[in-house]
Amino acid sequence: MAGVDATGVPKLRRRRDAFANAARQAALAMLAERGYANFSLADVAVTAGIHRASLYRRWPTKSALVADAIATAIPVSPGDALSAHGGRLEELARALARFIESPVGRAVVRLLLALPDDLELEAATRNAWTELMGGEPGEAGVDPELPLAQFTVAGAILHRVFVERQSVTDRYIAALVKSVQPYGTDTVDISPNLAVAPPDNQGL
Amino acid sequence: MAGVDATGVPKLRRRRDAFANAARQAALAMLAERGYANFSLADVAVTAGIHRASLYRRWPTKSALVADAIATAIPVSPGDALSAHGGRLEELARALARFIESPVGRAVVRLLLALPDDLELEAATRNAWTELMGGEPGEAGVDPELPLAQFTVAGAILHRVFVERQSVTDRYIAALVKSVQPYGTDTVDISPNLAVAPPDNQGL
DNA sequence: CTATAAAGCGACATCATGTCGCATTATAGC
DNA sequence: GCTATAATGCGACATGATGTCGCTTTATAG
Repeated sequence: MAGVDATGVPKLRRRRDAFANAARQAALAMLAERGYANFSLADVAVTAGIHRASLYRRWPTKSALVADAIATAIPVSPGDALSAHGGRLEELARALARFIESPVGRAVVRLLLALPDDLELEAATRNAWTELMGGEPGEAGVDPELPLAQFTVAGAILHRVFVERQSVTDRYIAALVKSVQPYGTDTVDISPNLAVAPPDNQGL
Repeated sequence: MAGVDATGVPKLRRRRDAFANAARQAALAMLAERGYANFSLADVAVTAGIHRASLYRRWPTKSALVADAIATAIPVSPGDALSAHGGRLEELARALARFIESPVGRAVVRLLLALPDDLELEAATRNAWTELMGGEPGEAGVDPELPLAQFTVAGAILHRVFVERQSVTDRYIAALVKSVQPYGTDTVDISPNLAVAPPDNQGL
């Protein structure tokens, strides 16, 4: 049958996918390296070997492309996500430290920081982060049942890297985990009574 | 003596100060409300009743104006800074929660998030944050001797507000503090052996 | 071999950053 | 008061980013 290649995937779709993936990959790499504010769609177009207007034909805004790129890249493999830790904070901390050194991890984290500045990034960014932290990806916001300690450790590590600008050493992780939860893995339930979704996030 | 008003301050300087303060105040308010990326110097000029070119005459870039505005606004009063807590984490957490609700606090925190995207903001932002957290303001980076627990609490609260987008309730603070340091106020010393200043921050 | 979907191409409008030269006003010194 | 000067107002300009449009070219479908 014509129009279908060896793998059974229609050629037209393969062409579209190659185009889109080139753009997503370029956007993700630049996001990781420079941060959301410091690259332009013109840069992405050049790197991906794509005309700039064609980018806009596929994604209406820069935010949309980046959000799509993150969403596509995130469910890497269920096992290598951060949720693979067995409730042990130290493993989560180590996985997180490794993750934010990886290309995709850098991108996610840069996006996380740019989040409050660009409302169009909300859904994709928080879904990705929540999924990585072990929550359900489909929800509107962050799962309020996620243990306090996980987010505390994540917040501390992010502060360490981006505000203090110190590296996440083994010593740091050990002390952090010891400081956060000396009792074991049981956590204090916090916020099941609080609404989660941001006020106006309907039509995106 | 001519050119000096009742307070002994030269009129010329008073004029200059009024001009600069109007700009700083407008910039700070917009930073707090919209975030660093979402306001323009044209906006600041209009709000402050100042011509845009005059802004550039005083500050070379947007970053410079914002950095100056933060630096000017931060040492509010030595006592009302966050360092006023007596080593008790819960007081720090409460003070921080209040602070990030205040106009200046919102501005500082927005800047903190924009920090990795704009290198020119580095010095001013981190000095302000360090000072607020109880360190020495004059240093190049964050004081490595600052207790781990303080930054952990700060990171957790920031994550709570900007990533989880949940409010910092009394219940949350109580659980957080309990989770972070059930033993008391003694902390684990972490990173006196690590260099602090970012690699290339010379000529700013 | 032709119809069509997708992408290339270049022009355009709009807005933000940053610069420049000149006019105007407020202060300083006499 | 009068004049030199510093500070600001004012409008034009250059550059680069976002986002849009209409037309052309190429690749796939049938």
